Amino acid sequence: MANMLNTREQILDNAKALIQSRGYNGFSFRDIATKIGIKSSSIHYYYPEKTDLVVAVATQYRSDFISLTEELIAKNKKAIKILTAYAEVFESTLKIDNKLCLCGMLASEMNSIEPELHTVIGKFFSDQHKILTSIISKGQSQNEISADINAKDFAKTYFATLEGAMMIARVNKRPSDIKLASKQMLALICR
Amino acid sequence: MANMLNTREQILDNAKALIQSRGYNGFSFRDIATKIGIKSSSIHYYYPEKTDLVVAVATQYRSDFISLTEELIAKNKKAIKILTAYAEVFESTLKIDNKLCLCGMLASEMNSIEPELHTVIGKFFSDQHKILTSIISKGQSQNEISADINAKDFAKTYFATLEGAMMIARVNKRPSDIKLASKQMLALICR
DNA sequence: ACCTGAACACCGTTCAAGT
DNA sequence: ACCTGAACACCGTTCAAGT
Repeated sequence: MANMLNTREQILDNAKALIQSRGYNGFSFRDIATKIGIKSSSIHYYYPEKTDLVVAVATQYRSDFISLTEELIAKNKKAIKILTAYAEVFESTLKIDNKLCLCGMLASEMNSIEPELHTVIGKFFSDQHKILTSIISKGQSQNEISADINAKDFAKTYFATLEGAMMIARVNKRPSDIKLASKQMLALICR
Repeated sequence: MANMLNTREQILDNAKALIQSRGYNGFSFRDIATKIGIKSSSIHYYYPEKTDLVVAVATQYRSDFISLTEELIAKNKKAIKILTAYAEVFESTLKIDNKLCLCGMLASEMNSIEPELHTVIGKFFSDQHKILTSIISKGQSQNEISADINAKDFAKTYFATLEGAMMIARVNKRPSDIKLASKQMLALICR
């Protein structure tokens, strides 16, 4: 049994993959339609406009990413371990699928997409910022991470580094540069 | 005298602005044509394909950025000052024009643009990596920056941070977050 | 409930035709 | 040397029409 997904799920899955690979303006309804064997006009039955489809994808991505971080936190005790595993998620995405972070991709295209989408992207960044801040704070209270740094500020910068490193590593065909960037950032704050 | 630019230069200027704002797949020949008062088919006389136009823009951007860094180095003595001014260039681009780094933008769209363009983008990143590495090395030899860090590695990470911070700061409408990211990175390596 | 084809204004690209 | 209009296959979107 190869495919238990209904049409709506197939549309979402293919859209997600295409956005992470090529971006909002880099894929067409035909790409998806051809892939799942319907006509491009049929997609409008599920999602009237392209924006609606991408909002649905980004919303799903947002909550999936929260679940993912919760798993990482549950699996690892030490903050540095969690953050390292977090960076490895980005690295795998690039290495295995040659894809970027969905919200990073959409953020780059901000000026050519609907405001409705900006909101979801902003919430994704805010989610991740909050989660990373709490991981780092915990690392500080456990004497793993230097008390000198500001957890909130560092979380923001660490995340920006991963997003930037991902984009550049793809051009340079060096997914492992993401790991290196993470290692270096973490080495600077270890005590 | 408002406009001394010839048609070719007007095409390049408008293309540059549009790419930094909306990306390769986010602008059309019509956008440019309308702006400068010609027909979109006329642009093909100067640049047969969209790729040719964008290669020309990116090549120009690459050399302009080298000149710009040379000026920063000439104007400032201390490495930290140079790096801070470097980050301010990114911040101004976002703050004043709401634009991203041209090559950062194109790097995000890598999977939907021609390999010919990948080359130029790769060279831009390589240029900047080399320049940043030498600035940091000089800072180390002048006892301004910790000798413990690897200049080459840190240069790569610092640049990735700026690119990522720029993209996220645009969504959050906080251009000054770029300065904060830079400050934080530099604070970590100061001695 | 779900899908389709035809129509529309918009894309990049080509090219014969104009000045 | 430089520009244009018309044509083409491709976009997103709408909608009347099918099952």
